[in-house]
Amino acid sequence: MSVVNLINSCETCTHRWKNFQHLTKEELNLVNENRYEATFKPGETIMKQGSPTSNALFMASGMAKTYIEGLNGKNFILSIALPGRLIMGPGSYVDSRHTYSVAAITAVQACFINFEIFRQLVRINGAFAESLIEDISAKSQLTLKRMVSLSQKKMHGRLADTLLYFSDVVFKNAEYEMILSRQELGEMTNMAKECVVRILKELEDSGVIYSDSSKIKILDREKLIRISEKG
Amino acid sequence: MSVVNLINSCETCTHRWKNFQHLTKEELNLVNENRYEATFKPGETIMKQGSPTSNALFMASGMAKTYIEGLNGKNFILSIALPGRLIMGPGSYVDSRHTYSVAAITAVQACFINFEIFRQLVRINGAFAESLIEDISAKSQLTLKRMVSLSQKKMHGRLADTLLYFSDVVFKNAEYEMILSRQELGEMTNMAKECVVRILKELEDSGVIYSDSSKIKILDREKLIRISEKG
DNA sequence: TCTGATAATTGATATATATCACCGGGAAAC
DNA sequence: GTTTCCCGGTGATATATATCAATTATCAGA
Repeated sequence: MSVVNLINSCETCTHRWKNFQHLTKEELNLVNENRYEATFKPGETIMKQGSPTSNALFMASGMAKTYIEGLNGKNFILSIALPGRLIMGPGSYVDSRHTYSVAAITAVQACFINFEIFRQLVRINGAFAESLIEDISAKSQLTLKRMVSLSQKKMHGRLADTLLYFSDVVFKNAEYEMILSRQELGEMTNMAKECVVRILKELEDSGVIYSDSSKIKILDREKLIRISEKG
Repeated sequence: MSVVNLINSCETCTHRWKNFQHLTKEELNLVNENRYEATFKPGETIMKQGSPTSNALFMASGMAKTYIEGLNGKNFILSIALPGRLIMGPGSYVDSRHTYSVAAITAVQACFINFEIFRQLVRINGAFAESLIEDISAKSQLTLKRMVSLSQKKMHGRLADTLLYFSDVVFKNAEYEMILSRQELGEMTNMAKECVVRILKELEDSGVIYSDSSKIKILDREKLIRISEKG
């Protein structure tokens, strides 16, 4: 992890969190003066579950995984953290501890903003507060849907969901590099890694996807969606 | 459902949501003038998943279940709604649709507050906004933990969790009336109702609980906690 | 270029959990 | 008062999924 401010100011930053649009020039300045940047190499831990939440995290570039360290050291991957997004678990407003860990997958450039400043802005700027509530609510709604999907869908449906997530949300492309290992794909879909391998193969055999261990290409999107919905 | 205002005013209401303490007298008055009460009989639907979120709901008395209607008409019970709590899904701030349904289990007295008024108060009162964020965050954190538990624990652990939830959160007592049917317990723990029956019996045979179909008594709390943690 | 170490893959097997079929009882509906 | 339907309960069986064991690929150093 190296710490040098490469970004000149929040005002001109192209990766800025869109909710900052609700801040006044002075408020944005306050943010700018209370932030620091850091870069991380693949594999490095950016935030550690259980540690104090002294900062809100924003991704400027790269990709990371957010995950909960669960029972018997078994991880549960929540999402892929992407540039422009606020990465802040609910713990910030509950017990001042990170609810989940974040680890870099690719090289990551991140921006940490002092949480007390952030909290203060929420208190004094109603529109900003509302936009934060919208952001939190959207994540919360996704989590609820995910919980139901994980509970009610079988492996094929769960894996299809995740393949579509990468295509629609992460890469916005039908073809992409699978940046997670089979093990990690399992931690995201609640499957054993062997099952991930087998079902990927099934999907390839039936012509729904093309898969070359590190590359995924969705060939029959309609069918994949049907698999996802059927459970 | 019958609609008559029995509660005189928010100011003196004993079941008032604790976050309303952050409102000024005038703001609380605004709430009071934009609410209506309703009572529900057991089984009646209080909020329907997918319908527009024109109101925030508060329970004044009674108990209800909040649940998501998932795949193939299979329900997933999220929680037991209790007096004094805000019942508002993330959908209010995302797509203006209820994310989950709510149905009365016992007789329920509920208070509906105009959502536009609620939203306005969030915008103009920073402390109130912050307390709402804390409330939402606490629920969100519970959901994340629940998702991991459901994914990583086996049936015994999941059922133990739910029995402890009723004891610690809902009734605050080691002995209680099980207000959910076996079927519903299954919808809460992601188990088939037959498995709920079998494992309850196992727990009774091993002296951890006493169970008389409608009554539950936790006899060996330590052991139940161990079962919950072991998975 | 070798060489551990880690990841992907495969087949065989074990286990957890769901489903099916059925019974009896009680409460609600007609 | 009968009928219907849902709930609790039980045993047998089917199925999804995890685990185990072993083999091959991949890749970053030495």
